[in-house]
Amino acid sequence: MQDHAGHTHPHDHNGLLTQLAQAGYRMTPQRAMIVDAIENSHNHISAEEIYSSVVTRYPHVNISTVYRTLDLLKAKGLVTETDLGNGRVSYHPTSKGHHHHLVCHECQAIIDLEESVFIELKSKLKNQYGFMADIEHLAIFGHCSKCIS
Amino acid sequence: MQDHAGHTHPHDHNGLLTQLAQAGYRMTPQRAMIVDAIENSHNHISAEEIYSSVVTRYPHVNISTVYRTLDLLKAKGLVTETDLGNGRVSYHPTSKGHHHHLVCHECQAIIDLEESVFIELKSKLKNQYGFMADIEHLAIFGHCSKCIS
DNA sequence: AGAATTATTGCAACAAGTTGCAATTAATAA
DNA sequence: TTATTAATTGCAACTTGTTGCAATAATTCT
Ligand SMILES: [Mn+2]
Ligand SMILES: [Mn+2]
Ligand SMILES: [Zn+2]
Ligand SMILES: [Zn+2]
Repeated sequence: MQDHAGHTHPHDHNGLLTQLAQAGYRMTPQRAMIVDAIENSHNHISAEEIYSSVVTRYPHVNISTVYRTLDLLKAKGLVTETDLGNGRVSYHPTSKGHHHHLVCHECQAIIDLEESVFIELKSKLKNQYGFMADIEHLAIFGHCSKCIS
Repeated sequence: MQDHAGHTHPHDHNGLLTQLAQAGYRMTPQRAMIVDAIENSHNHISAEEIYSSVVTRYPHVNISTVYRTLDLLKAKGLVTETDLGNGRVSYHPTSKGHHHHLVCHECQAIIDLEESVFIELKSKLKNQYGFMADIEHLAIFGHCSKCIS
């Protein structure tokens, strides 16, 4: 589980499991598979989707373990959460970069936003209210250009 | 239930129930009491709190009626919803004016924000993405000035 | 390797909110 | 005033997510 002689493999970005282990948490097959599902998902992934992916290889797993692992990863800042308004909360590895989303109420389109869009708002809140806004992975709802016309 | 000769009483701001009735919805004792609880609340109010208030006078009422009435009032734009992160969604009559909130993750303080704070962001989203953001009663989480120092 | 320690898990019960459906009842017509 | 009709309600079952607790198992110690 540890790199030999301190060198890293190509494409080794220190996986979530390794980072948990380095932070003193135990390495369990459940966690390995949950983290694997998150890392191998190219889009947003929900707790149910993670569970579905894990349960095929490990039928004994319980969905509360998925939620608890997500809580842990969130607390360690290794994944970010966002509610895209579809009834299930979505997750991302933080390593995939900070960004946000616009969600169309009419056609359910999801538009990606650069983090920079909120810099102005954040500094306004800091200057006017002394408030450090914790805007990490936000979804803003409304109507997209297609649905307005 | 209807104003005589078109004149309105002093302090009559056309209550939520009247507005529902004018929109063709039926006037039921449940709705009257639910709407009453919302209008007589000086702060944010949750579905459970509305239910608690109604059930003392009308023990037969079911909480799903509260949720359905809230859905109706939301759809008609008569109340706005916001998730202040305390496990229960909060409601306001729209007539109390548009505003937003900053919520401190450390001390749970809730700071009120003028609507104008988001004008800049909204026009940016409209100009750059053609997106009409539907920001009505938003809660932004983070750390307040007291907790930062 | 085997025992001790304690983090982690599965389970079951719970909380907030939603939904299909049959019974009720407000509004309307007769 | 009574009958008609369709909106509304209560109820029960369900969904997503959370939590206390006893059993399990990863890690550490001997
Ligand atoms: Mn995202
Ligand atoms: Mn408010
Ligand atoms: Zn759209
Ligand atoms: Zn604070």
